[in-house]
This record gives sequence, C-alpha cells and structure tokens, in this order.
Amino acid sequence: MDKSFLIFREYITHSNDFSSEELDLILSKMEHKRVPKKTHLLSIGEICDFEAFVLKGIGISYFIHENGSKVILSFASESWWLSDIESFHRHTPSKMCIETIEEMELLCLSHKDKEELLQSIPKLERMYRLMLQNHIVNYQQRLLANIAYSGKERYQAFIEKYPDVMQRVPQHLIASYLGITAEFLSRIRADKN
Amino acid sequence: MDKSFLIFREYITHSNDFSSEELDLILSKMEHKRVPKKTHLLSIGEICDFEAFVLKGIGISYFIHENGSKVILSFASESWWLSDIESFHRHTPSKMCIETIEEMELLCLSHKDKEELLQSIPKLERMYRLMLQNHIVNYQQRLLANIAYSGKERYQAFIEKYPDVMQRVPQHLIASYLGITAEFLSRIRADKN
DNA sequence: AAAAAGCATTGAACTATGTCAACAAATTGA
DNA sequence: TCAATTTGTTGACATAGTTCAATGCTTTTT
Repeated sequence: MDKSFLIFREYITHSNDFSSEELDLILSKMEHKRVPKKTHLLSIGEICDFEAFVLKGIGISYFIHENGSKVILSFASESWWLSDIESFHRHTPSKMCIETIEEMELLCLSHKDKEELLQSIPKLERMYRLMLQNHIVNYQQRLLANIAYSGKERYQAFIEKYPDVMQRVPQHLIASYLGITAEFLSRIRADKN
Repeated sequence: MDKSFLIFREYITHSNDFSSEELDLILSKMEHKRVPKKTHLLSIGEICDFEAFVLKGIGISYFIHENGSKVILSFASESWWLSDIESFHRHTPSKMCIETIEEMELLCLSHKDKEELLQSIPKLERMYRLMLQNHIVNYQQRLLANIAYSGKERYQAFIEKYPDVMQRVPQHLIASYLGITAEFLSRIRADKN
C-alpha cells in the first residue's frame, strides 16, 4: 500500500475497528488523485460525485452570493473531507463550488462505490453517522459564533482553532469564512490588543 | 398502538422500510411523555439523555450568551427532533437549554435504548445517517443566510419556510433565531414593502 | 527582469443593526 | 376581574461593520 495512504488508515481506524481486509476493500474503492493548485473540482450546477479525503494540501468549498461575492463554507486540509453533501447524496445540481488552493492529494469515493462499501461493510454506516454528528456540532458552534460574537472575537477563536489554515490561505478567504469583509479583517489585525 | 403515534409511524416509514415487528420494537423503546408548556427539559451542565421526537406542540433549544441573551438554535414542532446532539452522544455536560413553549407530547429515546435499537436493527444506522445529512444541509444554508443576507431577507425566508412557527412562538424568539434583536425585527415588520 | 495579477492596508463616508428607555398591548394567573 | 408579567412597538442615538477608491506589496506569468 502506498505510504501516503497512512494518514487515511490512521484516520479511519482511530475510532473504529476495521479488519485489514475491510480496510483494503475500502482503499480499493478510493481513487488516488493529485490535483494542481487553483483547480476547480466542482462548479455550480454540476452534480458532485465525490467524497474526497484530503491526504495533502488544502481546498475550499464556497457559495457565490447574488452580488458576486464568495462565502467560504469550509476549508479542508489534511484529514478533512471535501464534498458537497447535498449534491452528492441527493444527486442534485450543486449550489456550491469546490476548488484547490494548494496542490492536493485526495482519496476520492464515488457515490456508487460508497453505496457498495456500505453494503459490504455495515459498520461503515456507523462511522459515517458519528462523523456527521461531529460535523453538526461544528456547524452549531459556528452559527452561534456568527450570531453572538463580534468579528474580532470570531477571528481570535479562528486562529486559536486553525492556526495552520491561517498560514496557508489568503486573508480575504478567511474574512469570508468569518462573515466579514477583507478590509475589516485587515483592520482587526492592525488593532493593537 | 396509541393513535397519537401515527405521526411517528408515518415519519419513520416515509423513506425507510421497516417491518411491523421492527417498528414495534422501536416504539417499545420510546417513552411517551406529556410535558406542560414553559418546562425545562434540559439545562446547561446537565447531560442530555433523550432524543425526543415531537408528536405535538413546539419547543426550543438555545444557548445563553455571556451577556445573558438567548440565542435560539432551533424550533422543534411536530415531526421534528429535540435533543442536544453533542451532549447526548458524547455524554458531556450540555452547553444549551431545551424547553417547551406549548404543551408537548414527545417520544423519548434514551442513549442506552438507542444503542440497543441500533444493535438489533442495523438499518436504523442508515436512517440516522441520512437524517443527519439533511440536518447538515440545513445548517449550511442557515449559516450562508446569516453571512450573506440581511435581517430582512432572512426574516422573509423564514416566514416562507416556517409559516406555522411564526404563528406559534413569540416574535423575540424568532428574532434571536434569525440573529437580530427583537426591536429590529419589529421595525422590519412595520416596514411597508 | 518586467509586466500583470492578486493580495493587504488605509482613509473617509456611509448604513444596517444595536442599545436603551418609555410605553402600549396582550396574555396569564390569582 | 384586576394585577402582574410577558410581548411588541417606537424614538433617539450609538456603533460595528461595509463600501469605495487609492496605494503599495507579493506572487505569478511571460
């Protein structure tokens, strides 16, 4: 097995116990892809047919507002997933875009292969369920932050929580993720204290 | 079987096929509770040991911000679930409150019983996974709305989407859900066009 | 190495929304 | 049925955050 898959093996066995055969079956379905930086993986209107586990690099998913501005939904770096859940699972045209920022290495699972895996390894359903629960808790907290905390507070929490992302993506994308303008983030940072 | 459980039977068989025996097993684990209005079901610091399906009535889950103000996370009326996912599944002290607004009728499932059900009816894992996926899509859209749309736009989308909730809960709670003040919501409503 | 493109910063003016305080209306409860 | 509480409205003022435009700094492309 490719050494670069180790991070995936660690991820998936972290809180689950799959046999060696099961793991191999899972990996056999995941397509290893290398994607240059600044590449579109999904555009609005397309149907998303991948759930991509990030082995290396960093990417974003985002909406485009009517006025043309981007709203970053998520950053995905090593050990995160990159997909449009809605489009992937309902087979509907995507409302968001996905693209790479750095060059990325991904393990991609198609909808059909995912269903097959879920058939052969029922335990996988549980893994996904638990993963989605954590996902929801994150969204709840982010929503709370956006409603109840100031831009400055959200920024400070962000650099605490994702110091690496801060280093790896342009500031204006972080501003968008935080729900403020690039200019305002710049002012927050210029602020002493 | 109690007639009032029909709404649950409909809900759960809507996009799944459980046998009659499976359904009975599920229902046997769910405790039917009647709760008066303005009753606390969960307070901050408590461990949430229920996932409650709403047969009747309406309730809320909310955070309390440092400054004392409530932030409504969700309204739950008929056919919705009411729980603190994080506390329920991690057995950690809750960071939110849950309370009834109207008198409610609930079907409550404890963590232990849920695990037992998942053991005996593996198909349930799948149902939960799909449910959580939809849940996430909702949070994504709500987050997007909070970042990219004005208070007025969010309010208009809300009454479109949840006209019944609008009738049944005090306005200031809706303002909080939308991430604006009660006063500002009042002004939005007073606005012609 | 120069040109082009993308990114970050800053100032000045502006606006959506918040705050506080008073009051009116509706609901609840004894 | 009246008092108490909760809910909704309105005004005056305050502010966090936006917008736009100019400028310089990096990074990428040629």
